Amino acid sequence: MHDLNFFRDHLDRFEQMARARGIALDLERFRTLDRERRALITDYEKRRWAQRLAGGKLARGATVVMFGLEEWHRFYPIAKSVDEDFPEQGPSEAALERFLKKVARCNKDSEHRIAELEEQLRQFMLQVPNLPHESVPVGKGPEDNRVVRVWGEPPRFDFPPRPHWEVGERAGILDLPRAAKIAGSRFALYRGAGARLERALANFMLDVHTREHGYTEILPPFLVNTASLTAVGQLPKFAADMFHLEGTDLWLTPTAEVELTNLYRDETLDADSLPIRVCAWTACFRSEAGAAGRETRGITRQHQFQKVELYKFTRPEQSYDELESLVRDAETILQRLGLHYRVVLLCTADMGFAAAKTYDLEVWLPSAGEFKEISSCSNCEAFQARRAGIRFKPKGGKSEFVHTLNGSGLAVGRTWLAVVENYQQADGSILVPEALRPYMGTDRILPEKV
RNA sequence: GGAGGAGUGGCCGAGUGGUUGAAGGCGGCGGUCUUGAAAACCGCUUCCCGGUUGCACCGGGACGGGGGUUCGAAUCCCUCCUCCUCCGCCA
Repeated sequence: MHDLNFFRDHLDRFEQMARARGIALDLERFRTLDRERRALITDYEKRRWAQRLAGGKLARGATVVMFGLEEWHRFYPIAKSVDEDFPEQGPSEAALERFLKKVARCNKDSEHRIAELEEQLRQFMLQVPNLPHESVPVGKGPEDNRVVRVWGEPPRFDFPPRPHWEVGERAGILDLPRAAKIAGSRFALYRGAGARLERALANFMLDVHTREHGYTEILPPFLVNTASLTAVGQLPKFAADMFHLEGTDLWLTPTAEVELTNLYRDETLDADSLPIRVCAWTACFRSEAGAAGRETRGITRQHQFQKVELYKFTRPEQSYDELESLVRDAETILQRLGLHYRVVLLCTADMGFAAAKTYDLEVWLPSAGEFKEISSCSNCEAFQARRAGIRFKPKGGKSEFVHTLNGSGLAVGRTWLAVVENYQQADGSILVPEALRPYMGTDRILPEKV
C-alpha cells in the first residue's frame, strides 16, 4: 500500500505505472473520494472543537457571560450553523444545552460518513500495485522479460530424456495415482528414496542458508489469519487462489512470505539489527482455481508443495544490494546441485502486485527442453512494510518503514523434479548430486518395484 | 470445550463520567555539578489525521479491536480478540 499523501502528490507517476503494468486505475474516483473526505473532516473538526468548548463551559455550571471575545468570534458562527436560533450574544444554559444536543447528533453523522469514505478510500488504495523500480524494463508480457545471466549447461543424454513423472514412476519413488485416490488431482505422494529426496533437499537448502548465508531459521504456523494475508497483499485480491477453512478466520498458507512478513507486523525494529535475514521451510497450499488445465501432468503445479523461503528486512538504502545477494543465495543451491539455470529480470507487466523489482530463477528441464521457474526474488521496498506496519527507528531520527525482500530458496517440489529429470540414467536409476549424498546416504537411486 | 481473572504511554503502575495524552516510578535524551565518572538536582520524553510551503503554529483523534449510552467515556453497557488460572480433552 502506498502512502496517501505521496499518492495524492504523484498521481501522474501512478498513471504511468498503471500503463506500464497494464492495469486500470480510476484516478478520478480517487480524487472525488479524497476531496470529499478532507472537506468533511475539516467541517467536523470545527464542530468538534465547539462541542468540547461548550461542553466544558456547561460542566462548570456557567450561565451567561463565559466566552472570551476571540473565543466567541470563533464559536458563534459554528453554533449558528448548527442551531439557527442560537442567541447572538450571552447564550443561556438552555441554549447551550440545545446546541450541544444538536451538534452531538450532527457530529455522529459526520463520523459515520467519514468512516464510510475512508473505507472506500482504503479499498481503493488496497488495489493499487507497487511502483516498479527504474531499472525494471517496461513490457507487455513474459516476452519482454530480460535474461540477466545463464549458469552451466544442459546435461547431455544418449537417450531421449523422460519427463519426471515417468522417471519417478519407473523408479518407484513417485505415486500420483494413489495421491489422487487419497486427496485428488494435483497432489503428490513420494515413496522411499523419493520421500527422502524431498526431505534431503529441504534440509540441504536450510543448512546452506543458515550456516553459510546468515539466515535465521523460522518454523512458523502453516495456517494464517485474514489480517496477515491482507498485510502481504494476498487479500482481498487473491482469495480464490487459496484454501479457506470453513467457519474460521484461517487459511492454508500459500507461501511462507505471509508468515515472515507478519513476523514483525506492527513493530518498530532496532535500526542496528537491520538487515534481518530469516528463512523458513513450510508447506504451501494453492487452490490455483484459475489455472485448471495448465501443466496437469506431473508435479510442476500442485495444491500442496514445500518451499524454503528467504526473507529480509532492510534499511531503504541497502535494499537493492540485498536483493542482489538474495538472488545469489538462491542461485547457490542450484549451483551446488549442478543444475543448469538462468536468471530473468521480470518486466513491468509480469511482476507481482507488491514487487518493485523481481528476478526469477529458471531451471533447465531436459524433457521439455525449456527453462522452468523455480524461484522468484523480489524487493517490495516499503510497500508491504507500510501495509504491515513494520518500521525501524534510526538513532535520533523519526521512525521509517523498512524495506522487505523475499525469494524462494528454493521451491522444493520443483527442485525435486529438476534433479530427477537432469540426473536420470538410461537404466532408470537416478544419480544423486554430490551435495545431496550426505543427506541421501547413497550416490544413486535404484529403481524399486512397487 | 467449561468456569473464573486480566488487558492503560518503551516498561512498571495510578486513575470508575467532565480540558486527563493521561499521577508516580523506571528507562531514555539534554543540562547543572565534577579532573572524569557516579550520585544528586533541573528540563524534555508517543503516534495518526486535518488546516498549511512548513517536523513552526492552530485544531481533531488514539487508554486491546469494534459498536452503544451521554452534551461529555480510560471510566458505564454490548461484542470480538489476546493473555493468565482451574477443569475436561488430546499428539
